[in-house]
Amino acid sequence: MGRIPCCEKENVKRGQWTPEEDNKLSSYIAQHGTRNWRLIPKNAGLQRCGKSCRLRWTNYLRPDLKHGQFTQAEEETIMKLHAVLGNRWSLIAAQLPGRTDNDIKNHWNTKLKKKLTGMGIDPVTHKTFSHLMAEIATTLGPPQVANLTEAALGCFKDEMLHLLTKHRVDSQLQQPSTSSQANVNIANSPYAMINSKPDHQAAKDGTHVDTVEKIKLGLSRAIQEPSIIISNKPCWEAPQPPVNGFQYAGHSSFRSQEEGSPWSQSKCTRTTAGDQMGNLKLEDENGQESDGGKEIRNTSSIFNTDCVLWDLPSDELMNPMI
DNA sequence: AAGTTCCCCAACCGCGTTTCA
DNA sequence: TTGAAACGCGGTTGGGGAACT
Repeated sequence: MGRIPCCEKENVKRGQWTPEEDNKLSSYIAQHGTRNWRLIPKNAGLQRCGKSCRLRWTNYLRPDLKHGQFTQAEEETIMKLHAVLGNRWSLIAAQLPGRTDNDIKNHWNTKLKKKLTGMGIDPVTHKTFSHLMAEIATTLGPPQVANLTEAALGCFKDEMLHLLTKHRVDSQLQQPSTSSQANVNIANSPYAMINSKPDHQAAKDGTHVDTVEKIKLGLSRAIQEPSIIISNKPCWEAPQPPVNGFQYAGHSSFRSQEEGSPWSQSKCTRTTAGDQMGNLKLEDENGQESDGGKEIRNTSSIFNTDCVLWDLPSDELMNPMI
């Protein structure tokens, strides 16, 4: 009963693919297509697992793939989609022609997360760190609030020290704060001090300790004085100049606090293999699936609702290729 | 120039769902 | 109907090159 195994594990080659292997796989698929991954390595004369062949094809060999650097427009799209979809890379990739989920995941983990952190924005929630501090503080009783600064510092200090010692923050952040920057609270946030001293100099002269103390102080202020959080919307809700080369567009799915985050009000839940179809389930606050419990069978339907989730033109979000 | 550390990304791993004998 | 394998996804790892000391 059941299927036969996809490959004999002992005779399977692993690791980097050679150009010859790539040629064999590409030419075989060009002739026969990708119908059965279990048979492809055997028929193509490859000592590879079918799964390995599939990954190599989808992530590297497919002729419609882009291999160059991500454009600023692509990065902005990734950030906007990530704010709504989270780490659902296949869904995000479906909106970026020629990019794979692996590509986007790697780019997010190596570049975009750091850029956001450097801007004082939590890459998970896409809100400013100080806003998060204030939100947490409002949910805790006074004794707990007293300990929050230390806890928060523990969470963020590694990342901050990394930025302080390794990365120069973009000069746009270093310029004197403008009124619009005040809206996003970057200038007021403890992370604004990233720019107070050249990173390498700070690392050399041992001012880390002083900097950590300043971060502590800034976090304390954010907690004790939530009023300094001018907007309780995520950073891109308020108008702002480009920061580090990015400019978030308005984002109407994230509304004010009383409306809650998109995850509490309209949660996207994974349907695993259904994801290949771009499926999402929308749930209300009671965990009930909206839309009569029907799955949305295509990502595009998400973007075609009357409720505009973001202000990208809908045609930019459609990728018929994938 | 040599050694060390950091960073990127291709490839692998493990899990949940779907397929099919 | 059953259960093993295929499939597809997100998370993680490690090799190799770049940057730094």
